[in-house]
Amino acid sequence: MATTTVAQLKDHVDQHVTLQGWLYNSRSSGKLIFLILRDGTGLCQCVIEKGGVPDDLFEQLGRLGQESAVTVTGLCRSEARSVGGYELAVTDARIVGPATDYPITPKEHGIDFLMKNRHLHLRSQRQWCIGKVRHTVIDAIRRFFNDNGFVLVDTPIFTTIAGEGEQTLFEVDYFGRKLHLTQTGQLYLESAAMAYGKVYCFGPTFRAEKSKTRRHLTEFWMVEPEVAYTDLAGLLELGENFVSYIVERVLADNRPQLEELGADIASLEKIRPPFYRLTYTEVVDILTSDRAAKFMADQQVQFETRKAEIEQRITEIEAQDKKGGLKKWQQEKNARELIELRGELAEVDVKIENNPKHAQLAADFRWGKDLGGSDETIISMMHDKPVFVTHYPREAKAFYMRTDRTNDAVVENFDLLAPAGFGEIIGGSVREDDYGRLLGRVHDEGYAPEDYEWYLDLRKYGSVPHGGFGLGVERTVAWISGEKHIRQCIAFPRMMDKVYL
RNA sequence: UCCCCGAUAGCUCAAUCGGUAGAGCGAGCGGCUGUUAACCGCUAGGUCGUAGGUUCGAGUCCUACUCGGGGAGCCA
Repeated sequence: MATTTVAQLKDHVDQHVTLQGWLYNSRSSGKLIFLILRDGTGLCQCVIEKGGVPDDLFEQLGRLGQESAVTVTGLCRSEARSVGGYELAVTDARIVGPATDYPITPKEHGIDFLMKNRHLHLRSQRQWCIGKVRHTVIDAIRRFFNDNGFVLVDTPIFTTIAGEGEQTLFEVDYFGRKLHLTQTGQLYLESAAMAYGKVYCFGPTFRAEKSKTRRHLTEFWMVEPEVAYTDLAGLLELGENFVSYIVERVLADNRPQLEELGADIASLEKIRPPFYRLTYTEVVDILTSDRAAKFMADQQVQFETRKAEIEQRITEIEAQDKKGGLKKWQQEKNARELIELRGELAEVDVKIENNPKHAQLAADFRWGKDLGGSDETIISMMHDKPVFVTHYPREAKAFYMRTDRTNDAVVENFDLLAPAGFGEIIGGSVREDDYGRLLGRVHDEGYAPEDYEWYLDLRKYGSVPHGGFGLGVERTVAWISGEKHIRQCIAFPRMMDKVYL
């Protein structure tokens, strides 16, 4: 008997096959049992008719607990009513590892409960889909660089120097010496770029920032390309081609998962070069403009309208329930809708509360400050494609960024803002290639030049214009899959004050 | 570090003005030959986060604490 996977069933129609998996859900109807089997490649409905298998097996399968490990043998047939389009008419089954009282039921659960059960939650459909998307994103990242002449260079995780800002690093005791966990491979990568021309590093990175938001993890995966002989325009082009390629690959490889996740496929299909290009100064003008004020006010009206709609619907349902005479399934449906509505109401309330604050922050924005998360969200919401923001004030940015030779006040850097409010997924810059200017910046920041001796060396021995950027994997996955929180986009997330497993 | 919200059954949530703690799911038992988070009937399941306070009476009001969620700053 051929053992196969759910994903390969399409090649085994009208054949007897064996599937090895776990019980995702089951329904029974007297003389008929439906088992939804999950095998890591997909879901398949397995039908057991009374008489089709020995009576004692029928009995056992009928009371099999959720997530029991089971192998099932039967005739594979095409079946439109079945999830995935195929089903198995079962002739035999073996219970490999029975399970009872599986904690994650096929109903709603709170995030805390799911995080405490992360080791099991990975089996759930939504997590599974996100994991598949993540896999493709990472594969596309490697493929893109490998196919475009980049050489992989693995940079150290224990590091001696800080890329940007020293207080946000995790300190580790390294045989009595203080080192940090890396927050970027960039400085190392610059030296490698002078050896290979085009390089990239890809690995976990660590930030000790005390950020408790849906966009932050303390440990996340970042890919960083670094290119010799390039300029800002070249980097922007690389960035938009790179991001477009990732999206294209996910659309090609994971359409069913995107659909299951409720991702905005239509807007993903629009992700093609060129992306929007705005300078920081233009962004400041937009933020402080009447247009932005109106945009925020319009948004607030939309939120208020939605709130009113939700409240009205809640009132309707409550009145219905009070009136009575409802069938049990109707009551249950109402209860479910109420829970959903109340959840959405809470979310809208937060938006309504935050909107004026964010509008105020934007309106009061003064040239020279770094853009805040809410400012980026506003800009990103005002555009239907990713937006590059370039030329930030020098004072607000890291010492290694190249000063714009036509305007001393700004540097040749860029952020890429994903659409629909997902915010920054790329940060990058052209690096300062002039020895004197770089040394000056090291002094300005109060850093010890001897700590940066090797980095300065790169400007002594054949310095060339060069630059690169970092792309956050979890943020990219969250944006593409339409998942609100990036903690769902890595198997075992590390957050500021919470490590579950 | 600061601001906002929350904690009630294993899970998700109700409980009107401060007046006897409820529903669905899950679990157990029974029924049903095409179910789609199946459906129908029955059963079990509670120290209302912790400690104080106000009150004839507190899940509900007040204070502190603990834990969780969201946001600001910072950032991928």
